[in-house]
Amino acid sequence: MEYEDLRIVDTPSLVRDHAISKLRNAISSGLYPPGARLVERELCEALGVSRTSVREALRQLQSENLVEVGRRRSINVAVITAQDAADIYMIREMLETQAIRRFVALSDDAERKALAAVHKRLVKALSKNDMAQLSAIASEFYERVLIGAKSRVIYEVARPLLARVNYLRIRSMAEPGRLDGGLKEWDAMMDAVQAGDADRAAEAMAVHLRNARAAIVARLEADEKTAISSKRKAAS
Amino acid sequence: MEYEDLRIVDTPSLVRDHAISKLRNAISSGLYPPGARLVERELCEALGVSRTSVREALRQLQSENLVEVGRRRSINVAVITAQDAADIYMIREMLETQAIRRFVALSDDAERKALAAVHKRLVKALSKNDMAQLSAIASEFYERVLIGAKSRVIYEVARPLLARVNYLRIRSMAEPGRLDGGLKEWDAMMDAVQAGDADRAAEAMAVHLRNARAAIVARLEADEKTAISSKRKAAS
DNA sequence: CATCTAATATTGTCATACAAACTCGCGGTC
DNA sequence: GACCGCGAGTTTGTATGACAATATTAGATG
Repeated sequence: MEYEDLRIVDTPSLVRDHAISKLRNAISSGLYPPGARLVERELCEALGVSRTSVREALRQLQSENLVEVGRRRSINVAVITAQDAADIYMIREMLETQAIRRFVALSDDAERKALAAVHKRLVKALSKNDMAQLSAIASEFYERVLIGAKSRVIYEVARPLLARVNYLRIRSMAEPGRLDGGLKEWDAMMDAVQAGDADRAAEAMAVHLRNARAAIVARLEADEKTAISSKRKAAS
Repeated sequence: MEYEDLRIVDTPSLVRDHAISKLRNAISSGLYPPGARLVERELCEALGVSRTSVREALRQLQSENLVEVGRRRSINVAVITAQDAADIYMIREMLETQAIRRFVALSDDAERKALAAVHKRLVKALSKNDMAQLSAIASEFYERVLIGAKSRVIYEVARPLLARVNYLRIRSMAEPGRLDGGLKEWDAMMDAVQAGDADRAAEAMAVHLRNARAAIVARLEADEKTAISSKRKAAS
């Protein structure tokens, strides 16, 4: 019998990982907004790490589709179109309904309790109207569902999608009425999970993601429309 | 009006990309079998590139889940368990039935013709029993479907899954009877696509992937069983 | 033959260097 | 005054060398 579980750390302190999570946060929070150019030297300075590490971090973010390469090889924060968002949410619906089914079937007591705790924090934070905070907690909720589903593959596929919509969620939750709607949807999900009703949980997740999708897509389409008209104005 | 379409190349010649595709091939073909340790210096030598490039390539393969980090930070070719394969195929079924629906709805004439050509090559190669070749053509078939679906997101999510099962497919197609079954399934898919029947195409894709999944999972479970018993023998 | 130790290998990170491609502004030309 | 081209400065891609921290292996030793 081995004691791997008791190991305190398995050497997680990589400069690269630190850089990746810093950059991810910066993108999620909108510090580097969609389309912003990321210059390696500037990132080195901002993060206090070498170009080697920055470049490896960028490679990672690139394959997570959080950044994309421009025509002249510049690295830019990925721009998510309304079409992209619609597809992302469609796929999330497929994956996360499946995930929450498995969560209901496979999660242990600690995981269910942890999920309930996150839900509680979510409800609490809802009253404060702090979108960034709320979005972070929502992320944690989704992620816990994915983890409790106990499928490496589902986690690996779905997780990057969560990261990609983090930034969008902050603004979409500000859509009028979306907050209260979201609350009810989360309550329904949590309720079904605690009742051990996989069908109902999956349906609640599906409804939730469809509504979220509608809000985000609406928001993005509105943004794109104004962007086009302002571009027209600039061109005239 | 611009002529971007006429541009011959947009500077694709990156050493890194070359290294990535070389490594991907080496893994798909089984030259580096699952679990094999990849040592940076050896890869530098084998590929004739610097450690910088090898490391960036490895980062990329890592986030595609083609390689994974061992406990002591070694990089190993990812081992795909029967459970992993089952999940991958479940997700592929979700994504690729959707993709082929969109292909039917959105593809242009050239894309349909190209798909038919791949299908023809597939049929031709089937008689030769060259599994590696066959698997490569099958990959191309799936990829063309993904491309014709005209969804950046679907492509980005589904493509890495294809790469992950490449190696497995070569062996699973050698399962007795799988080849002929696969042929009929592909015929059905192609037929439905050319008839413009999205429902039938999606169903054919679903059937195909479910059968492929069964073959691969069966194969992996058998392998895992023998691996366990041989491990037992080694330990005794 | 088991075990501890010293030599070796491997990875993570940094600093530099340099070529190629690109940007931008300057000055010259018509 | 408009336009063109040239050159300085940027930025990225790649290579090289260095070094600390670990991990692994081989050897020495009991």
